[in-house]
Amino acid sequence: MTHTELDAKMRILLAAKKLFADQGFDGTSVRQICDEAGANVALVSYHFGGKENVFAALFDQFFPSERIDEFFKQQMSPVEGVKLIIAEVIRFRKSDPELAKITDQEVVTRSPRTHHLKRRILPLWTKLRGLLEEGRERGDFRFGSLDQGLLFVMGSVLFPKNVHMVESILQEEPLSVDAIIEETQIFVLRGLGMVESDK
Amino acid sequence: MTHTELDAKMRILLAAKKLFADQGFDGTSVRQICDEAGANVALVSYHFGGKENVFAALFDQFFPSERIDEFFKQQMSPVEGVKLIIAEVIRFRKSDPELAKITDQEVVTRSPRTHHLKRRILPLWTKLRGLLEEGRERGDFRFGSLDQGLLFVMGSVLFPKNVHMVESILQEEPLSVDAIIEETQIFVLRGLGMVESDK
DNA sequence: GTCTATATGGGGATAGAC
DNA sequence: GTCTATCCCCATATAGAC
Repeated sequence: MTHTELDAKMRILLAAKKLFADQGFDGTSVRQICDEAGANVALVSYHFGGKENVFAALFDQFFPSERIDEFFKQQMSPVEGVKLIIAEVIRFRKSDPELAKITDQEVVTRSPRTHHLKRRILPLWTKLRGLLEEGRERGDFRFGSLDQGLLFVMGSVLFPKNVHMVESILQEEPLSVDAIIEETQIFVLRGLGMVESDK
Repeated sequence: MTHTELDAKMRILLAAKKLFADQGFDGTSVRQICDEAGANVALVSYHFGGKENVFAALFDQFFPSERIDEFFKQQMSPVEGVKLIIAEVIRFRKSDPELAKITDQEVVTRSPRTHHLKRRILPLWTKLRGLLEEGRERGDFRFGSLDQGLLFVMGSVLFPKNVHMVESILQEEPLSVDAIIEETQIFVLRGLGMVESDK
């Protein structure tokens, strides 16, 4: 982790991450990727074995699977858990906006690549569903449909704001990550009908 | 509107809507579109002048611009307005899930086609922003950042549920449209910190 | 590991017959 | 309005030299 020049393999990964985020997988050619990376076209085949595998390697490299694993080891109350998931997801999306965008794209397009994402992210959303259920049973929350509640939380956390179309509506100075997390926690917990005891 | 066979132009439009929704614009070829439409490849050029223009024509044909125009003629209080926008948007997305998906894709991918969408939809979100602002001034709502509040409402309404990746987490029987609208209104108004007087 | 050169297919688009 | 046949370009991928 010195100032050494990155090798071609990593440069290709970084270029692919950037371009996939901007233009989508299908909208990006390996030629573009290699231009951006300052690498030769043939190196995609050599290092990864094709464009599809570059996509897979992206998630191997940059998706925070260990962090999710650690999260699952913890014990927590529903309210704590919901707040923690909100904070962690927002923090990750802020730390790697490109991977977040790629993820968002895969959610709305049925692609032969979805499983890379599903495998890694579904456990977290399933956990969230469990927390909501438990929280409602314990009387912490009061909302109607569990599925619908889950969707609201996901929507509040995942709705993309660093995309051009959304940015063009916003007018205020961007908040700090911590401020965004806090506002999201407040909105979500209120929305779920949390009985006001801690907040 | 009889049982007359649709002409090739319309068949192409419908096929394109379906395929763009499933696979994205770049992931769909005009050959695929014409196969699906039972039409000849050359007809895309003849009727539209290219694939890009098929996309534009899709919004000319199916986007409910008149309905939005009518909405703008009405006078309404912030709470009423927010509830109405929630209801209208959810109703439209349910009535044309394919166009909704295409819209969602355009939001997360910077494409040379975004302006078709922006031109039509931004006025509505700007109006919503105004309603939130007015509502907060009047004391109907209490929330922090206006931009952030706007994003929460948009996320709650727009988060896609009829996509495979999201569906695989859900477990309950789907709600009726009216039930979804009601739950969304409750979640959003609670989240915005509405002072409980009408609801 | 990295390059050049090339193979092979599919992409969008159109000329011109019907 | 609709078809066939064709053009040309750009896509991914690889063989083989360095």
